[in-house]
Amino acid sequence: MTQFTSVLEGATHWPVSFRKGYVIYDEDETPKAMYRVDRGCVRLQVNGSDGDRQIIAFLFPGDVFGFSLDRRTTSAEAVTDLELTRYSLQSVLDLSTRSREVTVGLLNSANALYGDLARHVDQITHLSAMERVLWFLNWLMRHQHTPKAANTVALPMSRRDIGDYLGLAPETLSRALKQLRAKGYVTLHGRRGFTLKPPALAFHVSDFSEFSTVVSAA
Amino acid sequence: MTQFTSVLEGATHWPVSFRKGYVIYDEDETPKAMYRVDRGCVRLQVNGSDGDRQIIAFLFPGDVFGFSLDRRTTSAEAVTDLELTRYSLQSVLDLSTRSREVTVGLLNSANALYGDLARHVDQITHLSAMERVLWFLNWLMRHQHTPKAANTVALPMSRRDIGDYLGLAPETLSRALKQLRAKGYVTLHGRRGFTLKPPALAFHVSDFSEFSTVVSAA
DNA sequence: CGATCAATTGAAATCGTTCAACTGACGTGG
DNA sequence: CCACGTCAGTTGAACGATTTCAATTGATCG
Repeated sequence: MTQFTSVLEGATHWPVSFRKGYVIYDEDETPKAMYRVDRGCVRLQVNGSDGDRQIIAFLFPGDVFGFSLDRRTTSAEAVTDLELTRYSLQSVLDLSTRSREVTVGLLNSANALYGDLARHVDQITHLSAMERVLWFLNWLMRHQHTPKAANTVALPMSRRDIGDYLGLAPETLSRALKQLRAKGYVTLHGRRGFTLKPPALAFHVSDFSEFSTVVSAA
Repeated sequence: MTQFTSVLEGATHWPVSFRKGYVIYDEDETPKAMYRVDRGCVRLQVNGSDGDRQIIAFLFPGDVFGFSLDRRTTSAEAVTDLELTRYSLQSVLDLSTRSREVTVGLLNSANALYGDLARHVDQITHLSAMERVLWFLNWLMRHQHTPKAANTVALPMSRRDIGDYLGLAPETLSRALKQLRAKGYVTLHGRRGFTLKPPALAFHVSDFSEFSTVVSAA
């Protein structure tokens, strides 16, 4: 991914900034550009007609997104104030005809996103509320590129955002967090930061069946 | 998308057959080929360690899948006996350096599949069991390329497969079908066929009625 | 035509949602 | 710099949908 970004320097690009809540692009639009996150957090989402929302992915500095040619299939919004690099899609395509590296990079990125989303579906349907939250916090910790202290991570998105990502009502998320706090798995710092404790760090989806047993027993 | 398949004729390819249940490729394998479905039905899935399974997509004749360069992120299995066309990944990549059409086709396929999966997540988290089943049956009807009679469609996959696709227990699926039958929305023909009645045909969730032609790359 | 296993049905339990009320974190203005 | 107001977030209680476990049916295949 990082290599890929450096290869993209050959394409036309320039920096852009957006404020929290800004809609970078919407579903069904015709794409003209793709982006790399330089600072802040972006969410990709599908919007239901009735206000329901499914967040598909959270993106952080270094992540590249929006490389669709035909039509946007998701929308992208600014979770926080943003600094992005905007690449002209046309120039990236031109570049890819000359550089196999770019083509391979684009396809690998697409495939990686697909794999992540496939696993996301799996988690949502097979894990309990608390397991999903723990999975999310672990994932977030590994992806945050600006750790404050050991295992302490910023939580840039709202509870509603997290709920819409995990397929949980905000109330359920709140209760799950409460239990995790009570168990000593996590410490919250205000509303926008947390620390994962050792037992939570040991979390792997595979050996997680034991976890739920432990919790229900206690 | 059909154009895309014809462009692929320039790559090295040959026909292959698999029997029901065959694992075409598994997660984490290094990809060597991609495929087009000529006859039968394929499922893409993520396998949990404990036997849990999430089916990501069902593929039918005309659909292209298995396009990843780095590592498989899902596995592919034969729902029915299959006839596929197998394309050497190497030759497709070579072709793409000479033909922008191939590159664009691959990227569009990947993007279409991503959009489909994004909507799939949305459906699973926001629709009730009965809505999901109705959505699935409608989708299936539009994708089956071998209609027997008006609105009558083959149901090539097992109940368990459908459940694993929709995120429902087989029992829940069974009960949902029972209700749909009672309401006169659907008629089942044995275990492997069904007819959608007018009220079910009217079922329409605004934001995913559009993508009837799905070409897949994973 | 019978055996077998997928599919269905029933009943009870579980988990998450919903609706409603409350709390407190955070930003704003004095 | 502190007090205040606001709204995100939390808590409580009842409800409801889906799951789970167990038993039965019946479609399909040899």
